[in-house]
Amino acid sequence: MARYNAKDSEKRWQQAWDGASTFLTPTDATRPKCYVLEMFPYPSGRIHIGHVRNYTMGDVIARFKRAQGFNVLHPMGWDAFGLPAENAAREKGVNPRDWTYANIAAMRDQLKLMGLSIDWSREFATCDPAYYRHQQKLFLDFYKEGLVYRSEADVNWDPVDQTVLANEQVIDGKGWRSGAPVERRKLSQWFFKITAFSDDLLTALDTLDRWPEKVRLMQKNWIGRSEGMRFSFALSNGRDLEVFSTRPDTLFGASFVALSPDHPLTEELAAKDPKMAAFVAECRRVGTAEEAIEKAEKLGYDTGLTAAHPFDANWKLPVVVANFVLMGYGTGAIFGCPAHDQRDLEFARKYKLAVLPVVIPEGADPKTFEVGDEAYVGPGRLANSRFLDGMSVEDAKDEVAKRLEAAGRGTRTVNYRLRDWLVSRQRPWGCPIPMIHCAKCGVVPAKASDLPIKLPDDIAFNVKGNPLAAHPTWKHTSCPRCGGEAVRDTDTLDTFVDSSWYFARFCDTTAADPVDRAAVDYWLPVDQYIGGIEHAILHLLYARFFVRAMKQAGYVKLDEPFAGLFTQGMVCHETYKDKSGAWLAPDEVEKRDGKVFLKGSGEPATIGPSEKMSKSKKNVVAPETIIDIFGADTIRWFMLSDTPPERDIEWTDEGADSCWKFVQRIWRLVSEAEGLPPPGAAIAAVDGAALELRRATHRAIAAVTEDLASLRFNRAVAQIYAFANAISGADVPGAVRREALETLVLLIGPMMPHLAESCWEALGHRQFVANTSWPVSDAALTASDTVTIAVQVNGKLRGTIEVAKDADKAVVETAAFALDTVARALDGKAPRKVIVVPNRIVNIVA
RNA sequence: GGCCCCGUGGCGGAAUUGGUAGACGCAACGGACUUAAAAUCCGUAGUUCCGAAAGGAACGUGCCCGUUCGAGUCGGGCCGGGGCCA
Repeated sequence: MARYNAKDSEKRWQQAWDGASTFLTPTDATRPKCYVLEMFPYPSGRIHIGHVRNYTMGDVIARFKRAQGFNVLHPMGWDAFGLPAENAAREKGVNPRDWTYANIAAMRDQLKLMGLSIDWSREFATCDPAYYRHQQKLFLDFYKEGLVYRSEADVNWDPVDQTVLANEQVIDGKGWRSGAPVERRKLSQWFFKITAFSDDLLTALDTLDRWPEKVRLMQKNWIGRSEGMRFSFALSNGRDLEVFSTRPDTLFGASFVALSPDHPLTEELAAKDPKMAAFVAECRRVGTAEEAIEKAEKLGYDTGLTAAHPFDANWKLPVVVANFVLMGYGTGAIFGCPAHDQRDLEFARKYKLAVLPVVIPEGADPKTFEVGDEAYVGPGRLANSRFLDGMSVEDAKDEVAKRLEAAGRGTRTVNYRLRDWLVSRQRPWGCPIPMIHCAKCGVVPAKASDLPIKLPDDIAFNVKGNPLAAHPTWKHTSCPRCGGEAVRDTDTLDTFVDSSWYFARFCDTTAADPVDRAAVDYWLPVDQYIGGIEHAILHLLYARFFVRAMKQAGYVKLDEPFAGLFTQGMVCHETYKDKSGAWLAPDEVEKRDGKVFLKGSGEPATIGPSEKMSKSKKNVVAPETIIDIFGADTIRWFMLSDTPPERDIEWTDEGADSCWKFVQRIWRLVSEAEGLPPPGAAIAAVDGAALELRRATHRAIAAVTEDLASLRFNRAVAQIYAFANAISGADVPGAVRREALETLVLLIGPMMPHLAESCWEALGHRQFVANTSWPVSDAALTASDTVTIAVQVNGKLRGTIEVAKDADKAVVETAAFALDTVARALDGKAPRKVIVVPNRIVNIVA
């Protein structure tokens, strides 16, 4: 029999599935539904191996669920707006749309080579006006619902290129193209009011029991709920200053009051004090990243004002501007208690302010307890705090809150770290924001009937500033309210918006509204979502927000978009360098005796650690090359083998070879089988080797089914290897062999679909494996009537016994004591105790 | 610094959730087939020690301690690696 020709076979089956519309989404009302979705790709131009791993897993689940009788929705699309297209446009002079669609076409071809069970009729790109028109409608609806507002916010401004930069375009505080120092500028921008759902986004995490614990924890930390108080200090200039604190209990340890450099009061004071203005400017140079602010030296500027302690009008605290106080958190002003907050402590030490401990840990003496370089943030009893002395931290918080509330100086509040989502981007390749600026009427929403507001086809990229704003005609329009001259908002939406609801659009890509109500009611939530951990926070949080906003706007009735989430690991590869330290690609080196050499020249090279495949380190393997050599089934099998799916997997040539060998082995096993009865032949009662093979068959069904259902692909693969070994080793012909081979083929079906079809055909079937039901194991065959029981003496294994399943305790004990090894281990001593765990183990304690 | 996750053969990893540690795969070694190689097939294999061999013994899941008849699995404390938040 000829070797399996993956190339011919895969092409043939892909065409056959296509021709029969096999993977169009079925809507058989008698079946349950299953929505399987992988995070859709950015059309960079080529599929990388991380995509292959992601889509292989999704495809296995989709095919498995199909075979189990579900209506499966398994779509694919393109997250198609974004910076790379703009860069290509600027550098190569191409139209970003043309560039993007050419990439999509190339990547679609590559994906199709993988033989994925995708319903391609539902494909769309987020840069299609047919998609983003609905996104514009959602924006208008959210606006109506009060979930969209306009506010001033800082942006990174490149003074040379006269353009707003994305955070990732700021490198070491400088514009990535111009190299000019980036400035912070205030612009009026659009926000989504995600904080309206802070509490719900947090508490609903508990309902997501099919999400990784890690992701839920990350989201929880990101939302960052903390309970505290807002209260005010009376300032020496006659005004009140409101601060936020999570530690009102430490109020008697206060040494200073600090304002954010961005606080309105700071700005007011700086207007009259050039030195303060200079200090504020210095603070802003650090950038907006919290981490940078945290690591920077704590600096302050004395305003000359004082603040009266809320519980002692004669106690005056200095008011300073401090670089570590964030405007976005709380009120942008704090009171500093150095003994119990690390940042306050560093600040106090620098400026020689008092450090008075007011919370004393259990067992320490309030008279002698001191704080050194580390603030004390643990529990304890209050001291040096007048009426709070002796209280626990919790009681003291309560007491302070009660008194401040009674005095009308403060309120208890819950504060969240989560901020509203700034969605305006001053970028030309994105979804236009459907708002219009009229000199008379102000900011006016576009009419729904005018959607989509399409991007112009002729965007000039080599201009200063935002190309959309610079376009000669695009922004000019008439006011939807008064009909007078007006201009469009020239900002576009953050591309995270595009990916926040695409899963809902897939339910019906032809709907006249953003979503079809019946379709989303049926298909959502996504039953299994798969993607990288890098989206653990933003993308998933934004999608969760969108579902809530869409629910409020009346589009959906569900609470959460993704019932099941799986985050897969990365694909890694060894790294190589030549003697000058330059990176070498895997195909530039050859291995001999565990050492690597430059291919051709024989010059030695060094092997570095295995790292995530990346262009910069050149440790990449092109999926299309692997598919060309071995076929898609081999690369799919590799992606599922050995390593648990959530962990990083290492690509090795040896591993790929062994997968290829297994493809051939299965083909041989099936195609060389002789004397099989025709399909559907009945199996007579059997015993001996034939019965053993039947048992192996049904145990394999049970094990693989369970492993696939719980996404333990590596275990399913191991089970299949073991089963293939059992078939090879069994000299059993006839109907029992047919049953075993057919089972093997059906079990590999979701993982190696092309090979499975070829084998199925070779076994005489006319129907696709893709249309064949998943096998069901026979419980009578998975259970065996004898069991092997381990026998221990004093916890150490001394032998095993073979007894009938559920055998009598006495029978088991007798068999255990009959073992020579047991007698030897006992060495004449009488057993004190015998523990018998049915069907498992006997432990004799002597 | 806080919180979380992970440490098992030469390697990737299994282990019925407290019950025979090392399944399955890679690499390795021995053999068969072959003029030879590739491919394929059969076999060996945690470590150390005893034995000519059959076989046997001790040790063994990062380290220490504990709970238990029994611990890779549970608890406490270290060490190392990674992640998130600071």
